[in-house]
Amino acid sequence: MRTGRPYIAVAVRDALPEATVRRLPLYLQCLEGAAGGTHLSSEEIAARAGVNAAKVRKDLSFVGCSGVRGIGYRVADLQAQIRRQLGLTRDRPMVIVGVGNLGRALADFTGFASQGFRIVGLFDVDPVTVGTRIGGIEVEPIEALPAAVRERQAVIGVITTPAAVAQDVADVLAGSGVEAILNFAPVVVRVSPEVRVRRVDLSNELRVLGYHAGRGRADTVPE
Amino acid sequence: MRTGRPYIAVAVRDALPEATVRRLPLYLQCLEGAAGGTHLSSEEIAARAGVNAAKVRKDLSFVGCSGVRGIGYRVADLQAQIRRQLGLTRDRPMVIVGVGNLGRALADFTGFASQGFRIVGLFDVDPVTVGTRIGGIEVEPIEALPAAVRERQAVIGVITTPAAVAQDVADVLAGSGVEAILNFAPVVVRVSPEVRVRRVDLSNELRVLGYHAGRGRADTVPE
DNA sequence: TGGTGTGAAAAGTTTCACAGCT
DNA sequence: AGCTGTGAAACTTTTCACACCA
Repeated sequence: MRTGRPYIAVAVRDALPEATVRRLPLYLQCLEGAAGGTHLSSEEIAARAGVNAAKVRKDLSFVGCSGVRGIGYRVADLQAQIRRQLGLTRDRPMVIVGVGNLGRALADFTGFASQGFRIVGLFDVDPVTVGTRIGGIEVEPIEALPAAVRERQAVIGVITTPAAVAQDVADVLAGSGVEAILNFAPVVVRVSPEVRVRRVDLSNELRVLGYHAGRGRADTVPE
Repeated sequence: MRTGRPYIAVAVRDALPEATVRRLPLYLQCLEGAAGGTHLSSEEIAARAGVNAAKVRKDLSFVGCSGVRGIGYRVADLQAQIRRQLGLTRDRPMVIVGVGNLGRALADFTGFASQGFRIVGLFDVDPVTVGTRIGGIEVEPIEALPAAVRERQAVIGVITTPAAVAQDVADVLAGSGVEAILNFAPVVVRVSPEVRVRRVDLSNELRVLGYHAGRGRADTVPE
């Protein structure tokens, strides 16, 4: 429970702790990959997810858990519950801006559709790319973006452009009414605060890893 | 300083807090993108990075800071200091396994070389892909992986394969002596504990974002 | 004056340990 | 007998506030 505060009675509908939200998709993945029985213990889920069992139990207690003492959690119920909490049962029209390799990787990824993330538009500036089809969707010119977001009611915009144009794209997305932006460009974009922005920087991940790897061997490097 | 403990005199060589390590690459990016003066205040850095200024100061104090009261931090010193702390001054041979769209996106990204991450091998199972060149590097068959890791002394392995084979690839990488693995496959891989593993799941990021978007935006906006 | 460096407080997260249900 | 659900403790991270210095 949140420390310091005296316990909040109606916790289930309350916002989930951020750390829990970040782990829920992971659990979902582990449950999907789990063949076999109808039930799994927190211990088993923890092993698959690579985390501590107490953490799993606490996280699941937040989502309005369906665990049975002595038995474990019913997989089907748990999946449904997590999906509902994450809002994966809703339809979320989404556009991807920037059809380079990364944009393609995302567009090709078919797992989204089943999670409610429906790609309703792919956009690029490159005339050669425009008109081609990726995963059955035709790439449109960037000029078509604002109208498309509005008409197709896109709620999520994904930026996979070079850093130089990411802010402009973010402005257009925000101005056209998306609720959230997933930004893969290596730059911080600023938009009005009612639009959620999440930044994922692949090269930063590598740098963080490099730091840890560094302290495994060859530690003493001249300053 | 780390709470609870009574202050450690020779702090600089000690490990940095994990949260700080995750932000350092971000600061570095913001500094690189910063034209203009030779000095920046914590307030200015914070604004660019989208975080709180006190956090910036504390983070920078961990890396052995070079701030001048009343003036700010000398950009050049700061960059050098962060680079050194993150180990970006070292050469880190790296292999990428799985040359799909995501693998290509990473291989094409030229920013790595300047940070010490030198791609020394690209590997794939697909005979059509093998032999092609990406960013000047020829794709090799997966069978060549173990010998290549050993001979070229790769310390980092990047997995951009489908989930089904990620564990096998991780086993080969770990067995061939890499220090760290960056795993983009949507599955948790288990290797011996001396090998660092970092998982990045693009679709999970989207799901987390979806949760926030769903609740019509809340109060906690990133400063 | 303006901005760092940092104790101390607050908030958030993880882990432990065990009562209690099935 | 086994496993959940959860208080409470330990730890980490963030934020505040202000002494102190160029």
